[in-house]
Amino acid sequence: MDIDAIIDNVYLLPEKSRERLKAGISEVTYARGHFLFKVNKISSDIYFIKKGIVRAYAETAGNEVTFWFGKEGDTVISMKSYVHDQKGYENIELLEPCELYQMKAESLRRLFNEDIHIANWGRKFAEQELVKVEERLIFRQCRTATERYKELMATDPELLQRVQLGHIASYLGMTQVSLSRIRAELK
Amino acid sequence: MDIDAIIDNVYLLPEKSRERLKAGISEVTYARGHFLFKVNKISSDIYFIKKGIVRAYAETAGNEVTFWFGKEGDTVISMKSYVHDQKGYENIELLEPCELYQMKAESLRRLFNEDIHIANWGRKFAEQELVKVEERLIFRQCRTATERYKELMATDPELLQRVQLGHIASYLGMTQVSLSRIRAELK
DNA sequence: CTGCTTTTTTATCATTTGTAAAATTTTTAC
DNA sequence: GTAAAAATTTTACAAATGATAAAAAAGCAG
Repeated sequence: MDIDAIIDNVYLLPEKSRERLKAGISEVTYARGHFLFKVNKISSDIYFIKKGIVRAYAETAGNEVTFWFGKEGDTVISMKSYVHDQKGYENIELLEPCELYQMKAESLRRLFNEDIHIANWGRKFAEQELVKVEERLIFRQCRTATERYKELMATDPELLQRVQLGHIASYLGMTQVSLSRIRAELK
Repeated sequence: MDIDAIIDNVYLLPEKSRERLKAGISEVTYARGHFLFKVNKISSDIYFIKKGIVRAYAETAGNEVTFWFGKEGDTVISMKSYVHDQKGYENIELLEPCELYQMKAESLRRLFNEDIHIANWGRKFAEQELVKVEERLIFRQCRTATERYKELMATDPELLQRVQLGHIASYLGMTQVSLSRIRAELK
């Protein structure tokens, strides 16, 4: 997915503002297994995924909680770093070799203060992510494990093809054994 | 909590911008039990809580999921209405008589397009909420019911005093019976 | 205070989900 | 192609949580 489409997908920018935003962006490529963010590091850079898929996970008491997947067109940030300039709680790992657009936090901050359209673009981005996470929190609570898996099959079958089931299970809030059990029952 | 403190708590606005924002705000009072938002209605208005406490809940298959509490200093919106101008998924109900600052969605939208400081204030607001919800989603998954209750006791004991336990249980992602059991064990 | 309503607790039982370990399948590296 | 590693499934058992019903406690109106 190309950078113009990604930017405009968040919020339609005037030509001039889009060019200013793009001026701070460079392309990078990393291998599968590379980490864009590591827990407890501060890094407010921002990435847009041109090609590939990544996962964000937190580490807790011996096991990992995958709480987000990003793929073509998605924006990758370490939320707490980006927002509060504090140590992040997430690791973000490439699950496939990826082509990314990279932007330095500083460039973006400067643009937020200089260009009202870009400020509103940043606002829209955060707002849209907020709705997604809130819906996920609610959905998680009012559906059984089986319903959650079925929902994912219906809405994002591609994810099931591209990501290993251990990560999917964690994302759906269950153990890999549970997911395996559910899949066996649905056969 | 007064309106200047609430506004500045999100993001420090220059004097002139704060006055513009405040110009669109009026004070309202509602009784306990009043609904600020009803599910499936579009209402992008925004409220700030001067005094009182409210809860946001979604209705699903016969039972309610409380997913947010707001109290003094907090901002109340129907997220999906506010962001996408679509029907919201939440009911927001006053749990105490409340004094609120109210702002019409239209005034705010106009200001976002006219004043870069207010646009960044709106951005900061969404970003901060985003971090909170994301942390809650992760926390929910990696702690047991007992740990979640203990955490709430430690971080927000006041909430336990002001809100009935049925709502707290739902907020913590368990049934009221479960919460009662946990409380009995901790005695 | 008294009776009524709402909230919280307690008890029992059923179900779901987790843990651990082994078996199987798939992927990777040489 | 084969061996080694990684991922997935299966099994058995244990623990946590949910559903339901009923009792107890707390809150409220007259």
